[in-house]
Amino acid sequence: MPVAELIPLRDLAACCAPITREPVSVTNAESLSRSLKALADPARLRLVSMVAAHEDAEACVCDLTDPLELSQSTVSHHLKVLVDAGYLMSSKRGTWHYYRLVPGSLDSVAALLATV
Amino acid sequence: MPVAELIPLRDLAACCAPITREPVSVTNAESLSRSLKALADPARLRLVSMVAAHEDAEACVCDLTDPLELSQSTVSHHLKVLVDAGYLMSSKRGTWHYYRLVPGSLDSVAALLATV
DNA sequence: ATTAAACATCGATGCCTGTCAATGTTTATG
DNA sequence: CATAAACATTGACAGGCATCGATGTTTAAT
Repeated sequence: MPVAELIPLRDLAACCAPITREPVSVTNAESLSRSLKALADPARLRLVSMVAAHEDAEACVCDLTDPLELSQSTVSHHLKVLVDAGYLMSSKRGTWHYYRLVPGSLDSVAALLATV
Repeated sequence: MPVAELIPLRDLAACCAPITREPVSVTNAESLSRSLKALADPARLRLVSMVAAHEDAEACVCDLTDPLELSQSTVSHHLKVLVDAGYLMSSKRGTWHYYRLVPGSLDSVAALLATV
């Protein structure tokens, strides 16, 4: 179910006019819907929030599994969706995989919705 | 599949702290995800956009079915989802059902995402 | 080299959801 | 009243997706 070929959030924000001035194009609607879909899940919203709220604004999978009350494989899956969608980035140090917010990614999506 | 018991978007915006300051609560994550899910569909994004961009900022189902290239029942379904989620409101004049944007609804969701 | 820990990936499963055709409902009109 | 137009609702179906257990992979430590 890997989220595929997403337009970078920044480009998405740059290319389309305010949504309510003229009808959004089919392709832009599809891109934006993919970006929103990646965020439209309780577990993933909590993950983004938990990562951002965590010490040093980064967290490894083991920090997130217990509070989320989901299996490790499920958490890994959600993190992958968020990375593919451009909301999170990951880095490896030793055995640990650290995740952090991509700066401005949330604002980009928000900007697309707020411009009425 | 009716989107059920949604917290009004305005209240939702008022009740929860910026998503990155402290982890969002489970219930708030569920509410926000329902609001986002309602928007995370190409057809529904186009509907919102088409309604807002339409003359007098309102449109009836017959205005929307052809451009969307979806069946009338499918369009009705999507409109219901958007109304239930608080993005659109409908009014009846004669045989026609007119839909318009709920003012500020998009901004409310955007505000929830932008507060990083 | 073994073992263990931290994740990722895979396969399976059950629910969710977008779509349509068919039908029901309401309103206007002849 | 009968008919037609505009929508809503229903039932069915297929594809999508969240979830899990099991297994694979990489790294560190003994």
